[in-house]
Amino acid sequence: MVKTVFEKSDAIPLLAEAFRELGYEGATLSSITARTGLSKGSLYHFFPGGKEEMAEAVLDHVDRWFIAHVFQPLEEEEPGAAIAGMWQAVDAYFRAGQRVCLIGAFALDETRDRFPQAINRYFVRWISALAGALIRVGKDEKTATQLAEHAVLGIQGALVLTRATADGKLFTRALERLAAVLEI
Amino acid sequence: MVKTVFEKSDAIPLLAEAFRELGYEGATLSSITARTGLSKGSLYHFFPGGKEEMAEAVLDHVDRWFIAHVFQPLEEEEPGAAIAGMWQAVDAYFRAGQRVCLIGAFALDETRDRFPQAINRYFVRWISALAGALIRVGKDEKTATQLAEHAVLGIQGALVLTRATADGKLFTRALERLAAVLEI
DNA sequence: CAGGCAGTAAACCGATTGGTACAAATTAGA
DNA sequence: TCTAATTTGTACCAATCGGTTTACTGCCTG
Repeated sequence: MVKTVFEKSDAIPLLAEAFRELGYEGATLSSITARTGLSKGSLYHFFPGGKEEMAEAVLDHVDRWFIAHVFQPLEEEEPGAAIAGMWQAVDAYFRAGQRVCLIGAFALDETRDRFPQAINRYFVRWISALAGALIRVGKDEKTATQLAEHAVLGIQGALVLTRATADGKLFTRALERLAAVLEI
Repeated sequence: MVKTVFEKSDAIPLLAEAFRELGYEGATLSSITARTGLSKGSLYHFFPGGKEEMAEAVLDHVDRWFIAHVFQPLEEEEPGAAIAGMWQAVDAYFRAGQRVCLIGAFALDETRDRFPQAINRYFVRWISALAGALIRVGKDEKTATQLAEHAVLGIQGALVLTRATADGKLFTRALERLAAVLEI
């Protein structure tokens, strides 16, 4: 017998994918139930606050993933290895550009005004974690911040362009170029 | 009693701003009428095809603007001046990052699948026009294409990050950094 | 000055929206 | 195995969705 009973932790990744592909407004309750297989009963059982609470949980889940796999390594581990690991983690996480950044997508429309702190926190921490690693690798503070900003914004832009042009190799190519810029 | 009379060409920029801020799904007919001042009667008089036709007209309008102010100069005018003009036009058009790229925003969610050609065409032409100018300025073809891709994606990413961090100076700063990369 | 037509307002439509209620089913713990 | 708690499907709700229709402006032209 196949397991048909979900718990909250099963629901979040499914919700994440729905919001990622449809956007916050585009993700209607019925499209969410259709693609996750979770009924409204289950959804509102796990997330009494409705769609907004679902999105909050997803945002938090994404944030945690990046903290564990990207931000903390940049902050605590050997900077050279952590930066190399970041490029690898990013390429894997975004599936070579086939997967969009939920938080970046939310930032673009009025969804931003619904979750301003979560969206701001994610990018600010990414940039400062990367800048910190660059400082420890020998850059001066101003250069490091500039380069970190450049890298993070390049990743977001590469995701936009990959979706827009349907060029499957663009993302990985852009990542290599961005990595090269940090080496200078 | 004053009666404000619009024509189609007045409606398009207003619609553009609505779609830009709300996204395609987020822009409901009532939110559109509220912020444009155009009634549904007027809207459906101008765009019998409904919301989709409104978005098509807006997409076309944006494309035309970029052709006239960015793509054609890059393709036809003296490349150095055209590239410098591009940075200026982009900074002005996106209001130093306060304004989002409609086409980039559409590219991120399933709205892309509604207007795939228009979205693809915009970015492909931008990259190839810029690459062409870079070639005429002395770069080899491969480097030129890479740099052009890098610049366009950087602009899109800078818009995402500006919205996300609410850092008003980020966009112009990113533009300067991107311009510097092209100089190498 | 009569008619036509681009533009407007408002009432209206069925479908779908996010959200609720609650009983039935399933689970884990004793 | 009995029970209490968790999880789920379904029917339902008011509000709003995108879209249609109709009646009405005011201006331009014949």
